[in-house]
Amino acid sequence: MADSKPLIVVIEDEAPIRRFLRASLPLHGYRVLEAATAAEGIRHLAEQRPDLVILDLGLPDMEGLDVVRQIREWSEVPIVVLSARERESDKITALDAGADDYLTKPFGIGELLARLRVALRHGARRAAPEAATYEAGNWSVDLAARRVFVADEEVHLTPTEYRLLTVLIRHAGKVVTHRQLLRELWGDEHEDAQHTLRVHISQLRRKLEPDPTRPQHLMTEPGVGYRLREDEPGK
Amino acid sequence: MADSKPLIVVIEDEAPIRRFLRASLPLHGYRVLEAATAAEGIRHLAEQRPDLVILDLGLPDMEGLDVVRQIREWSEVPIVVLSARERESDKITALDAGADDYLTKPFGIGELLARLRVALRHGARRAAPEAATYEAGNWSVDLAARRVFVADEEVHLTPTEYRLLTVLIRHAGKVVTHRQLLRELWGDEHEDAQHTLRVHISQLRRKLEPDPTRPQHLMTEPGVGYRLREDEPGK
DNA sequence: CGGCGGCGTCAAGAAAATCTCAAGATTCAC
DNA sequence: GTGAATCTTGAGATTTTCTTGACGCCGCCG
Repeated sequence: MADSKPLIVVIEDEAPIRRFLRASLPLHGYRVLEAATAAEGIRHLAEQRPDLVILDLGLPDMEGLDVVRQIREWSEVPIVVLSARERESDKITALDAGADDYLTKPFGIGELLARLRVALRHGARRAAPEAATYEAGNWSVDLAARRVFVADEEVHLTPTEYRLLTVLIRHAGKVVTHRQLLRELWGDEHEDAQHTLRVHISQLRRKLEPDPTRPQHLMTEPGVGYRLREDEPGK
Repeated sequence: MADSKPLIVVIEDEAPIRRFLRASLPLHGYRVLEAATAAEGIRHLAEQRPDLVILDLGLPDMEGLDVVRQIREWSEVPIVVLSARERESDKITALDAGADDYLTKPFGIGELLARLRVALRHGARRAAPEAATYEAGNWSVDLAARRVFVADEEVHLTPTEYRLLTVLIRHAGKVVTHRQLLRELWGDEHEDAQHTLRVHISQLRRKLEPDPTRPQHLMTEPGVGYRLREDEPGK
């Protein structure tokens, strides 16, 4: 990454802007991969592991905020948002959803480039790029496509179940506190719904574990929380 | 830092804005330290190690850009720049000098707060990689994952056992009084459960010590308390 | 020698946390 | 408004953890 040109994925449906970026960015030492839809952009993300994403919020196939959130479920790649909307609340929600910067159109190319450099500075410090799929035992979780397989059979998870699983994956190997899970799933408010959490864990086990009675990966740490056990190479 | 409110240093000479920030930021969970000049601000930086800096570019005693550059010579603290200047070139030079964000006055408090959260997110990630494991003999305690290994075999500890161990680790090498342990584990109230404490120590030894009869690390100091013996380099 | 206090171990009952099933709510699309 | 999917809540069974009491060991002092 440091030794070759940074790769930027541009997710933008307006052709003129895309053309503009396609022309400008390479002049400044970046490689560019384009996508006109969110789905295509996310596919690029998963396959190419770019160093940065430029994301237009006004995409045809998906709500812009949801794109940010979905990327953030599994990737920490820096996201620079472009948007025609100037409303402060739009900026706030986008930034809180996980975007790293927010530029309103029309923007100057110079400022965009400078902000890209800032975002890449941050990204460069980050450790090895994350994998787009998580594997453990005979599980396989395709984080980009939001699909889960057990022994090559696809398993359907409800939204909550899936989010719970991604939180555990994000902290794989570590114990995740009840409180932490509750906060990530339901927000700071409902830090009381312990019981609900247990039920969802139970459901996940029923769907993913061969023998839900004796979990192989979805371990409970009594009095503390839950932990996703990773494969141990030596075993 | 994670356990207390983030500290923000505000370097700003305009009193109204300073007053405004002094009023708003604490309402959103931040501690604030103010400086009206660059020199004072830099002094605060060096002494307090804040989590973030809000910097006005129009300071009386120093050119704004130089402030950024000077801070960056020795600190990576996130810097959010406020400026009345809208010129694109000003933004670019500030960002390239090391600023993490750039807001032009007048700015909305909501957007400022959102961008502060982004900058703090980055800062937190940078500070995170602490070697959070304790080693002694053939023990290895992964404090981040809350896991304990003895001779590469994972050992399961109950919540109380684990907390007891972490207290001793926190004071590794030093004697920890009975009273101190009781207070840390059960609160000021139950300073009588000496016997219970002994049982837990016993359990810990059974799980961690090769020969619980002759402890290598979980030493008892008769009449006083317990002590976690560290490795001695000379052995 | 014999009693005493501090300590460690064991085991049993009490307490707390967790799991599971199933019955209401709720949500969302149609 | 209806129905399907999902989420939440309740209750009882089950598991894990904590506490307590009994007992034995050891060193010390009278």
